[in-house]
Amino acid sequence: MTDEEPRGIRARARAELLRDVSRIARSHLAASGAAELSVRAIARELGLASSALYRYYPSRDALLTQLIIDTYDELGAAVEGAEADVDRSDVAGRFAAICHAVRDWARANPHEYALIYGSPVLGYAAPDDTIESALRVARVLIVLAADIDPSGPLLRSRAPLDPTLAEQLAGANDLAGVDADLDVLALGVELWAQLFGFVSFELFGTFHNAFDPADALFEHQVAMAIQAFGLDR
Amino acid sequence: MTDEEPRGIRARARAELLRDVSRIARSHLAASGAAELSVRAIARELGLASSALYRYYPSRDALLTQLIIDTYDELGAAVEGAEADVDRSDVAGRFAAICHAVRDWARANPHEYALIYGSPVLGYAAPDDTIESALRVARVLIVLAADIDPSGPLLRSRAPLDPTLAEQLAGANDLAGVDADLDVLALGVELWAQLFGFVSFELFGTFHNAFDPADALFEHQVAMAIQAFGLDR
DNA sequence: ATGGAAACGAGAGCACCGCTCTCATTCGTT
DNA sequence: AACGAATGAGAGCGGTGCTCTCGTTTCCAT
Repeated sequence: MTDEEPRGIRARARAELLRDVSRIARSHLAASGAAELSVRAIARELGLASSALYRYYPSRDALLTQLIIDTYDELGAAVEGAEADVDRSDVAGRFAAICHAVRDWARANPHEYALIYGSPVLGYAAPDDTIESALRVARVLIVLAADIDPSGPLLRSRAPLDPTLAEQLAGANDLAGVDADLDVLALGVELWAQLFGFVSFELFGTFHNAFDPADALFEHQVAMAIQAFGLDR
Repeated sequence: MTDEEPRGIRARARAELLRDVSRIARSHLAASGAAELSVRAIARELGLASSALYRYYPSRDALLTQLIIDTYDELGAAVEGAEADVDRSDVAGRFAAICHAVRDWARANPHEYALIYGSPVLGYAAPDDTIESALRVARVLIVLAADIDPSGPLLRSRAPLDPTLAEQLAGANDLAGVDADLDVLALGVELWAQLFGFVSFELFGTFHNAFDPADALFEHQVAMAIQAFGLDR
């Protein structure tokens, strides 16, 4: 399955160079943000002519796309790991762990966070290659939603779910191979948006001067979400 | 108060040119996004040398900052207008109007939305000049929070508010010159983040293929928020 | 009214960018 | 051994933000 040892010297060198480019690009990204990331600067640091890099990446956007995928995967791994460390029966704890993992990772990697959750830098519409990695966090949340008892004191809509929405939520279930209650799922999607809305506000400066240490507000928000799920008892 | 008629020919020309630059910049922004906005292109369209524009704006970032302020003001005006059209006693309707105004404006002006709520393109930390305009939407929400009855079936935290958070929320009250209940305010801030998290997810492609028409999900989210406020009866 | 100061626009130029093209070299395969 | 593919260097194109200089125009104060 794994092709750890490429056939020739050339293949090995190519793999190594791809890794080097990725590493340097990530360090530049972390240091200055996606807008400042320059193919020429990476080539300079590698001791190569800038044109040589175009043997490996067709364009700067393709390089950025690779970075986006790596970044989604890193956040996904962080969230999956944090959630897995919690006792399966502690559903509220698992949810809190996910929330804190997202926020902690984002605060530790602000430029990386901005790359994937800020305004799309590329043309528009994220390339399809990214969606699989982008779904990792969502998938963890959907699996968690399947473990929530829908008959509890859940904050649910009074009206029945809109059929279009129900269909879309069922698609989310399919995505994770579970069968979560659709009311739970709808609430979950909204709290998902809330989580990333909060982190974006905090990182992008919207909370500046108002909630400067936003820790207390975040704790409150997580507690309220757990309560909305009916998980607090 | 207003200096509609500047003293000399020069001042008038300057004011007009500033308006022209702003107009052209906005059209370029709407057409291609902030990253593609170029001082040289604006100068070209004005029939000026690019260096001439530096008599008016010290840098491209300063020009962008002006655009950001204008954009915050435009969104703020849209939200204020939509909210003002609703009967004062219909608090739920006012909240829904705010939510829809934000989403509708964002969908009509995606690049402008990305400019102010996407990753900060400039260095970091938004310039102080922008915060006043940025607060207009928040202020409408805070004023609305003051009209919500905290003794109703509000979704509130079981534990008393963290003192730091309470102080920050009191600061929000000061900002709008009202005295909203702090539990209402905390929930309001979180639903504020939820609103913009939703719109960002929708516009930036996170919902792609999952909630492609996100209308039903949005209606559901607004309904749930109204319910969390205890406004649904 | 007439200086001088300030504002202004044009143009050249610097250092950078993404990207393409050509050309020589090196490697892998037949 | 020979040929084709992969590779890297270098020059170059058109673009960017920004600076500096230089002549001109406007304004303001004497």
